[in-house]
Amino acid sequence: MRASERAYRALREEILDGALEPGAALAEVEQANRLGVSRTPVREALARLEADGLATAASARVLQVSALDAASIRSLYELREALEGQASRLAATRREPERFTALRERIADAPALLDAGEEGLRAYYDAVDALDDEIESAAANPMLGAALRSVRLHSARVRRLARHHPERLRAAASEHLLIVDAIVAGDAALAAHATHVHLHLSLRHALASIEARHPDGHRVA
Amino acid sequence: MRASERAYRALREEILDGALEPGAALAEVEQANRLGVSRTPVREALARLEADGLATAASARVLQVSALDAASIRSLYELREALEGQASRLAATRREPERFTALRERIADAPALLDAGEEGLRAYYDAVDALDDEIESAAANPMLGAALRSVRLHSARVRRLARHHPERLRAAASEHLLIVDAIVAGDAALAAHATHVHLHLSLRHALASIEARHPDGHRVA
DNA sequence: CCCCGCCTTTATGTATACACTCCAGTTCAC
DNA sequence: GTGAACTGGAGTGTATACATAAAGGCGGGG
Repeated sequence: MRASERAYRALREEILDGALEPGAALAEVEQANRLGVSRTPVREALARLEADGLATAASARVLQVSALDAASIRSLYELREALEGQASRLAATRREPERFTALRERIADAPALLDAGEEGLRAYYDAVDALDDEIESAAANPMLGAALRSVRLHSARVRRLARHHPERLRAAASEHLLIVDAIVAGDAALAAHATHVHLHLSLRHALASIEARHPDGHRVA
Repeated sequence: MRASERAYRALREEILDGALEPGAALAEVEQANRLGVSRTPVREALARLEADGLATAASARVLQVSALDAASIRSLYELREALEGQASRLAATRREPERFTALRERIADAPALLDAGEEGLRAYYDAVDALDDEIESAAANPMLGAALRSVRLHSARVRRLARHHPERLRAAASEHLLIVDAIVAGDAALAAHATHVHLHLSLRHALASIEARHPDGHRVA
């Protein structure tokens, strides 16, 4: 694999994991030494991270890991509502219910996975992610797909802040099931509204989580 | 200004103008010679264009100017509906009507500009673009703003294909006026729906334009 | 006559050297 | 003592050289 690709994935993973905390400096030479490549591929990786919104130029010459505070999470969810709502709506419009039959069962069985420890949790998220992928694919819109993938990076980052709440995840599974059923039924309006409902509840949970972790809402930046 | 920034803007302008036609190859050395810089800044510029969706990797080692056919225009408008609809909705929700008072008059007067030749046409589009900027700013959502700016690049590209139809532009001004009024009135649903209507009519016109120009719908790729 | 394989060529991917700018620390003048 | 200017350093921005791999052409064989 290309060195720039490896550097990009390594840095991205560390940002999503929180190993590189919000506000951490991303200097070319430092990262090049740490990753064992030259500045050139690191430079390319940093440019991609900035385009993704995972890194932000604090000044003309210093790049930082982007903040992840309540305000940016709200912004993210407003954007997700627009994009994922449209994706669900389009997926319903395409009338290809057979794409979702296997996936529906997988989502229906997902709550049981929450009693299967760490591995089950991973399987739960795999099922949810598979649904996202299928909706994106069914929407059959490359530009929307690109926007969704970008947004999913940030969602993954929020997910790792708010993870591990079985009660919420059980409810989320029901919400996802309703979305799938609306798509299968070809009910575009319901698909969009169910997505809205899911995101609303998910946002509420995410904000409560970070509030619990950082009582002062401005400390996470 | 940095050489990479100049290279990016020059190439972007040529793609939007159509000087670089869809499918044209974007080779690093060729563009570096043409623009009078080394490969390094050109490389960075090409990476940004690819991230923007204005360039597409045809194979592992050849980058081309992205296609601009009926299918990609439809995709663009589905994405625009999601993003601009949400932006209008949020702008209405924020309840800052005073931001739009001057702009409303400007849009109301825009149709008269269509009788003022080339310069008037530019002024017309400046007014429309100013409205887009103000809605984006009023929506107060950095992530949505970034997505909107990306989409606006592609919209500009389509605009130059379908330009110069005074009748359509007069109608578009009325549609924009309705959007502004809905935002000023704080009517989020109407703002979103008026945006939907505007995009629907705009898409119909764009598709008719390229159909007239390329009777075979697949020739523009 | 066609197809497979090798070779050449040409492009990209990476490393490195150099130039330049911005920031900080220090020193001097007021 | 404070402020401003100068100087040093660290980091980015660009150019270039080298490594590498994919694509196309040519030749030989079937």
